[in-house]
Amino acid sequence: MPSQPASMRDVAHRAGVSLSTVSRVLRDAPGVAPEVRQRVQRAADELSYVVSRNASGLVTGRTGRVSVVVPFLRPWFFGAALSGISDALREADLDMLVYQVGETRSREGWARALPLRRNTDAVVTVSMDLSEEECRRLEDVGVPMVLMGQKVSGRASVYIDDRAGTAGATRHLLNLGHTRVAYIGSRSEAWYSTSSRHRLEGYEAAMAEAGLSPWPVVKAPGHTGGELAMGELLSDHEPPTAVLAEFDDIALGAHRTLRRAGVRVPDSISLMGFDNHDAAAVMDLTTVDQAPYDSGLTAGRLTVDILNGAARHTHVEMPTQLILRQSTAAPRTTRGLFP
Amino acid sequence: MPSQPASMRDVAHRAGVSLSTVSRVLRDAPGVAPEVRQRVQRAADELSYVVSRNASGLVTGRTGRVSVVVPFLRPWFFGAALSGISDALREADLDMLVYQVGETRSREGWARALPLRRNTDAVVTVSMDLSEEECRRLEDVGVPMVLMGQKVSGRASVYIDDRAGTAGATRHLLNLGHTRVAYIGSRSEAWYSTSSRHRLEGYEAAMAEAGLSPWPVVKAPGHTGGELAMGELLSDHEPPTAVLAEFDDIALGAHRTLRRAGVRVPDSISLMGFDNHDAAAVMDLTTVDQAPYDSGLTAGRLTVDILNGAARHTHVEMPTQLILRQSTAAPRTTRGLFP
DNA sequence: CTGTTAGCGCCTTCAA
DNA sequence: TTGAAGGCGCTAACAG
Repeated sequence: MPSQPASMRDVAHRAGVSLSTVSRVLRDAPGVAPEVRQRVQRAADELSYVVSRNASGLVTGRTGRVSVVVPFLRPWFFGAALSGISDALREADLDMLVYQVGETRSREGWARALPLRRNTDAVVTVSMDLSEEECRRLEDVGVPMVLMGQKVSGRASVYIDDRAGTAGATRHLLNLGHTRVAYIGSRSEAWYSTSSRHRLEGYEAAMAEAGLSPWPVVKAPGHTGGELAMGELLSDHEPPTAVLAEFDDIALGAHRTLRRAGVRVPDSISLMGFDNHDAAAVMDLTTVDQAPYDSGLTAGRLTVDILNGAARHTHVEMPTQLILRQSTAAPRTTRGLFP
Repeated sequence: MPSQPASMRDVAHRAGVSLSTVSRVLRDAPGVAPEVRQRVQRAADELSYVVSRNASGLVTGRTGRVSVVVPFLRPWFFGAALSGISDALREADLDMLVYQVGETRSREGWARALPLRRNTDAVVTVSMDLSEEECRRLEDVGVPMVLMGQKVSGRASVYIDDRAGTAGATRHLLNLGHTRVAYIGSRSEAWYSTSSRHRLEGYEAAMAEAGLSPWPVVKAPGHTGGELAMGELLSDHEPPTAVLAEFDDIALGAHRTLRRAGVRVPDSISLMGFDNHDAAAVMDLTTVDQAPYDSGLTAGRLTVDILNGAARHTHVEMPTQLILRQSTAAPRTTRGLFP
């Protein structure tokens, strides 16, 4: 193995052709004799030669790289989304740069701090819940932009209908015969606020449609919020018979409180989440699947299409799917939490 | 906003200086009058100018990018690991490229298929369980390499002591007074095989040390394996009083079977996992924490040090930590699964 | 079908 | 302390 990686010149030398011929072969450009093509290919292989995207990008203006911007990397959702995006980009031979902006987001001008300009062909944001202002600033970097997990008119977006999702979930509980259906939502400083709002609205709409008054409890996000909220609900003078959580993590926290309190699910209380988190299956939690991998795949492919000039400002609404498990059932007719 | 992003020439023009001066300022190189430095800085800001890593890398030979190679992106573990790596690289102003090799791994020469050579300054592999052969091939790309989740002599590695982890976990169960302690392990085709083996060995060693014979059950990975294995254990003529699972996902599957069978945890059977998965907290599962975020951070910083010539071939063993929760307790003295 | 030429945007000599 | 010239590895026009 050479200490200095082979360059195109080395390949040209070894194959006995000129630089441009090598370039043509490696780019699958037409106009090279099959026999020569083979010879060059072999020379490149023997030298383990790989084109420097740095250098080619300098000429073509394309970097062969797409930047994905996420608020956080740890939550389950982002792993699945990235996985889909990665697969889509790989199909088009594009590399994926990942930026976790997390806390830095509050700082003014975070979008500028990222070395995006001239260093990336496109930007995909995942659940960034961007404001118009932020959108504009990101757009200033001058590369196409695809928003996943957010719908913004005039900008390519891949998203789910949160309202329809929670409305469907609520109707599922209503159809089972529940009338006292509570909702546990979350309020965080900056993230997911739009999605949070929409989910609550979907629940409220479905309740209103059934002529019932909504019963929302809003706590901090995460399972701790769920635990607290469920504690509050259990101490009501007439607890709900069904509870819908804004997302699975909250539902799982609520489930923990129920377990500790000795309240049986679904016998005494039906519990439902949203997201289809990995753990939801193990916990037999009824939930709404939103297939983040598929959304990622779609967002990635949309990005590729846009780069190829085949699409623009497309909006794609991804379907959600009710996953029925053991945590929801018809309400018992008798009163009280304990059978 | 200009349709063509500003180049160094534009900045030079606006500041009324030459290209090299701008370059010096932007690289914090010495030898520029403070007053000029300010003027250039301002001009750059006004034009939202960002240095093209493509172009600078062409000259310096450094790309400002580190590639992270993972088998999969979806499992919880990788999100946490990437998060740590990302934070560490960000500190050093390095970008993070992520490659999910997944299925393509079986294909010969997957390492070569990645456009690493000349396109990245270093490679970090996460839980890739690389063979010597694969290590060598990766090394051929000629950039430094850091292995996370794997210990290989002569190569920079960040890892945990899986053997010590499960040995400690087993001793915890033993110390509670259990003597019939089973182990649920997994066998998959390609991944994590070393870690799997070590975890089993740690369990076996602790059992041997206590003069007890090991009781391993090996199934497919994931919660399904746990469900099946626990079913098998429950149908033994004398079921175990404690079960250790190779990882939390398996433990959660086992827990599901127990719940369905009406066997109480920890009253009738103590259950323990490994990893400290998000869901483990909600499920009150006693487990072993391996802090993948910290490992990622360490691996990332090690990479930076190596790039700065400050480290080489370092081995870092990350600590594991027993997390006591409600799923383990002393065995009941009475016989039988149901109290 | 193949080779030659002129840059892409930047950094690094070197000279002023 | 500053500027001018050359070239990093590659592609895109051209010419042969």
